[in-house]
Amino acid sequence: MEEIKKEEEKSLNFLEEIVEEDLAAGKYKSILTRFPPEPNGYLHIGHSKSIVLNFGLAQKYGGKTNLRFDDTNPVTEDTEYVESIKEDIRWLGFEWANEFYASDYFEQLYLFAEDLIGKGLAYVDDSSAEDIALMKGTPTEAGTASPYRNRTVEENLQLFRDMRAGKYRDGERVLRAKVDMSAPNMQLRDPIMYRIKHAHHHRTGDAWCIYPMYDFAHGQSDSIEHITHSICTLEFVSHRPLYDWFIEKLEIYPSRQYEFARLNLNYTVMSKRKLLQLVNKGYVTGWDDPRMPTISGLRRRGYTPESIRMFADKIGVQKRENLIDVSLLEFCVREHLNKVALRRMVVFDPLKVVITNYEQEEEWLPSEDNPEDAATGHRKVPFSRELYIENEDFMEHPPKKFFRLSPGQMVRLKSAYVIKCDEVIKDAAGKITELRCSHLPESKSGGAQSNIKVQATIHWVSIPHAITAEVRLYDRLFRVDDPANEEADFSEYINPDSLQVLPAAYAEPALRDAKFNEHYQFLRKGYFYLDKDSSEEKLIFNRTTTLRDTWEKEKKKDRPNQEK
RNA sequence: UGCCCAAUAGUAUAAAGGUAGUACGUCAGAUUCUGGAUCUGAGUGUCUUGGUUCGAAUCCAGGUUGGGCAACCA
Repeated sequence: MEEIKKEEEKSLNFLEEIVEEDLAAGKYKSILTRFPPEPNGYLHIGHSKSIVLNFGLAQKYGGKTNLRFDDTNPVTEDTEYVESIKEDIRWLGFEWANEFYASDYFEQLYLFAEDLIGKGLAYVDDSSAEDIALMKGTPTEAGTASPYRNRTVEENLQLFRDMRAGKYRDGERVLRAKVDMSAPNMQLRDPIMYRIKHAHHHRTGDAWCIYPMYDFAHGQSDSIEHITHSICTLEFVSHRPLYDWFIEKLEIYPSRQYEFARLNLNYTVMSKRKLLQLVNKGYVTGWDDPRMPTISGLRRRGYTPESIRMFADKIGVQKRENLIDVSLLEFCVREHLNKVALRRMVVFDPLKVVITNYEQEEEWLPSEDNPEDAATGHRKVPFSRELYIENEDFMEHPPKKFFRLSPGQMVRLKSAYVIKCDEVIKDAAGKITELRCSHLPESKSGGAQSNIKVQATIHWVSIPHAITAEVRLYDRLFRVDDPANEEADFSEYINPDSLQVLPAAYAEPALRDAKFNEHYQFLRKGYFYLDKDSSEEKLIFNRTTTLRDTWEKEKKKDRPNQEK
């Protein structure tokens, strides 16, 4: 028993291992992580990996997580983003211990800087940005010292205070750390700590005209909060020696940085810059366009927090570059929605069926809301003499493996009767306009003799009772696997058919009461979610994802044969 | 002739010197009042060359490949 249990235990990822070792060694009483977004854009599915990691790690080991906005660059940041970020994190199901801002620490950071100046470890540089870049050297050549590198402590202090006092224009001077201009790691070649920006900050307003750089804000903020494990993405690996250098020289709480590989998903892009371009250039309708990989886009499309957390859990955490198949994300959302979505019938592309031997006016037949969940009940679906079925559910000349309706053949109408196709009506052009069918009264669902064997069950809608709804079908936003790594600009690879709008699908009347807290499965069609563009007069549904469709695959296999 | 990180099925992710496993995807079958779900089965993998060892995905060395680093961005 003990052994079996062990085998079932999920193995730890490398960060969990580090945390367990630290805890076992008594290095910390409890852990404190942080999620540090810059409020300059909306959160995307990649961030959810980091959110689940940071909050999940703390949850698992009885620690806490701070939310800290990394707002050190006033020109790109905005409170609009702060609000959306908070909403998205909460929606994903996490709550932070503290809400902090790097800008809360501006005064402390400033004092840290003066401390380093006093220790002779920072200096004010009057060089232009170009000159600084030039003197930085290249990866293979050492940098050269700035002519201002050896100013006295007093002079540096005065100059830095003058910078703060607003005596200089943007770009006129910077404060630099005095590390090592010939370090093989370029991050260590006297990195800039402060720059002058006479810009309005979303929180501190005009109180400051100098702002710390990431490297002189992030690690210090971690330290101030006593973050134990500061988890970031791989591109910061080369910053870690600097992260540690500042902490060591400042003699402050030693937070430690660990890096993992960011999430990449195929058939989409993940950088904020590229997502912003999609929005600004009108390729999508906004940050919450259901085709966007943003949290808000996925939410609008009908993804659930559970499905995204499951996804984050399944992809794991490692240090190698990855490109994850969207089919895994789709699997996760189907897995969850299958258990919670209410079943409804909607016909997208109607074909009229008349039940010639049906004499009643109407019947309201019970149909299960969710066969996966016994706790859910049934709703009543109206049946009448004239129905719509899906055009593709009928073929006049069916191939061998076609199980649905064709002349002389029978199918079951879900939760209703078995019908037989007796006659195909066509217009002058030869187009099929209507099917004449007869029903088997004794085959009524739930009846004593209802277990007649037919090859297929299809969905349908009663014409006199049907309501209409707009349906928006989404496909991948890009035609290629990895648009960011193609030769041409990523916008060249946008899928022109990523959105297909059906202005008027025919739905059973129960959908009139569709709500935002419910997810729906349109039988045999996919999972759908009410869109925010809906109004009293007009229902609009987004397709979250299709159902798995083995018939679609079968058709593709047959296609070459049919061409012969 | 720089520094750093990484490399296991198609995609991810385990195996901490001792039988290469899991998930998604793919394929086949069973079942089904959703061609869904469910169930069963199949196939595919340790970047390379040496070394250490009774034994290497794992340790060592060289190579190869991919990624990051030269923003007053984060």
